[in-house]
Amino acid sequence: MESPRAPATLADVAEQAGVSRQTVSNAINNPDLLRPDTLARVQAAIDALGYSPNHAARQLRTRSSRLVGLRLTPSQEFTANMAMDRFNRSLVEACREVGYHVLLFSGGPAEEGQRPDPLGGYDDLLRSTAVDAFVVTDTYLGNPQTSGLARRRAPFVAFGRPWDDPGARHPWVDVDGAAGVRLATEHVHGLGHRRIAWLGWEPGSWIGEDRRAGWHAAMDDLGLMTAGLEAAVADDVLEGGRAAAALLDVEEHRAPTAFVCASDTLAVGARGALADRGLVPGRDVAVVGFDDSQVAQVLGLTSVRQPLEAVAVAIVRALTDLLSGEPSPAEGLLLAPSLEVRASSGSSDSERA
Amino acid sequence: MESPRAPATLADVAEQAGVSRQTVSNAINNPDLLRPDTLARVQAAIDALGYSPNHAARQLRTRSSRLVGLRLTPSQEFTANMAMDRFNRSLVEACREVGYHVLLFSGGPAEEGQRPDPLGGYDDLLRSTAVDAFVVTDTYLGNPQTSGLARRRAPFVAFGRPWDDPGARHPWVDVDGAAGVRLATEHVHGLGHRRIAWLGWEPGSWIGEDRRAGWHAAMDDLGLMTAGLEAAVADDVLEGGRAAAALLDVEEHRAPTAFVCASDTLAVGARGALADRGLVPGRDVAVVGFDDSQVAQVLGLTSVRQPLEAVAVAIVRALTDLLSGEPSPAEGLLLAPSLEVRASSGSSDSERA
DNA sequence: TTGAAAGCGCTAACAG
DNA sequence: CTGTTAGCGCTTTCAA
Repeated sequence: MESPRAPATLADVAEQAGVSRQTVSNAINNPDLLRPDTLARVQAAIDALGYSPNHAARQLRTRSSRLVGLRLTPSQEFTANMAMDRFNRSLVEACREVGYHVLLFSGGPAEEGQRPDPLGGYDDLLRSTAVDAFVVTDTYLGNPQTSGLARRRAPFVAFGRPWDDPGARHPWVDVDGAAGVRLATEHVHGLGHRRIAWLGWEPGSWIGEDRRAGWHAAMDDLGLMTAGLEAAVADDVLEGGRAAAALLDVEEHRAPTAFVCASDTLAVGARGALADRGLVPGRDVAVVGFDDSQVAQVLGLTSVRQPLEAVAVAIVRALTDLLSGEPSPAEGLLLAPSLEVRASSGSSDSERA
Repeated sequence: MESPRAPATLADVAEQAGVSRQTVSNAINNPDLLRPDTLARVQAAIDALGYSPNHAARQLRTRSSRLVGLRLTPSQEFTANMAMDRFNRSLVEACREVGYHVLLFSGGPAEEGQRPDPLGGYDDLLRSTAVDAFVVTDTYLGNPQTSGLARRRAPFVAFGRPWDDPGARHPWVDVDGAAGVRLATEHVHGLGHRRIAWLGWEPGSWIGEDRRAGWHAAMDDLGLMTAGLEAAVADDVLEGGRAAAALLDVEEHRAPTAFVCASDTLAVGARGALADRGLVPGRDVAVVGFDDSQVAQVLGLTSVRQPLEAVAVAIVRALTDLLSGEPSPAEGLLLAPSLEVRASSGSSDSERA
């Protein structure tokens, strides 16, 4: 159990077990090639010496690092940050199960004034063969780096659809935001709400448009009006509050009785606007957020939750397919989110019209 | 700019530049050994071929992976999670600046019923020489793994004091929680508050005791009474709310006018208790949280903020010292947090007694 | 200042 | 089924 200064090598194990180095290598990589008794002897020597194959040597020989690169994006919105943390954990765990590790890197500081290099950090890792593949997550504003990576023939899987490039042929996994918002909309509809407002982001983000589309489609399918029930603002509590206030401050029979929001941040703003008017979320007016962030959990806010554990597993599967040269069965995979129902959308006891 | 299927090697560069392989190696690792014109020629070849040294080969030769291992803990409390995300980002960035990358790993699933192996995941990485060192972060409940790592002579730096082992001789960096709470206490005192309550965790956590001690010492120094102004509960909104309510529901001249809390979660609970009584945080009663989490930022909650960027930088410095064999200048380093003042502790216009 | 030789620890390919 | 040979790409001697 003592730990030697210099870790044991294959040769040490071979000597200890009285076999050749190659046999030890086989014992590890192709155990079925060995006779059971030889295997047992080698195993015993491995255990006795506490041997683990030297990572660098193996990598050099097999040209595989069993490392997946993941770039940490500088820092997104509050809510997205929290989601990324959950995703990272899931990814590490999913990778572990197939014998991979996650290598974190950053794109370096964004140069003053200019946009950060979309490929910053990727290139070096690629050329030094430090990682086998990448997981690309920051596709929320289009995919500047996926095309670059594809051009370099770098193996990668994206978390996020190639919104701006339907012809992209790389594997990806994404969460169906529209379906999530539809879930939220139908949920409050089931509670009796009919004037269901959408509190969304300013146009221009793919994700934002997708989520809004989910609301709009759900409203259509439910035969509900959407006119005058919509706001688009920056992802900010104050802005969200103001927008919600503006929607509320109309004749009472036209005011929304439910808010479905593009983010938990906006939902918090809506909550505030309600409180200012003496309305109680969940009793008087329903509020639903998006991302099931810490705020949602702490404030009892109903929220759409992305299945990030499943996303990570799917990404790792796509990654292993990719690296084993298999023809990827599906180009892209869209996963459905779920709804975490909390007090902010408590069941209503009376129908509303 | 085209990327070749097989990355360029040292030999390719040497041929292109018309020098020996060794000269190219020197150009990269000891540029001052070369004549300027040779260096320039080699540099040009490197750029032309887009060469980066093969990571595995270099690692095999130099016995250094330039990788730092960081174990992702299963999942802590809400608030700590968010902090860890910020720390991870900072660590990745600090590592990048000294040419290191961060390798994420997990301890594996905790076996049903039994506590997770404190050294889970560490051993393999160590013996396979996959990482040069570790950053150990989950020291919040004592340091089960630091002693094990020390015994194995694994280089590591801890984020967190060796609470339970004053004789530990490994380098560490920590945030002075007591000083943070003192800051908070003095802040509300400066606002005119005199009956300042502590809403803390149940005894048993080192960090919790430390934070509480900060409140107690500050109160003593300010000549304020602490009797009947203290509660200890689990880190949970409901529990925090109940405890705050109990503290508030006494004769008015004995009720606290300020709450200093061990976490943002508890602070949210306190806020709720205030709202139930028609009291407005920041106007009637001050509330201060801890960790400057998303909730604090979104709700306008004054909170103690840990200097995680500085922690990461200090850890990386300690790490490089350690790996370069320098005698670590200081065994441990304690960093002071700051206070993010927000609406929940707005300045009071009238003195309170 | 530059070049030649050796070898880090491992596994792929073949021979026995 | 086991052993031998060769070499992945790099850096560390040591010579020129």
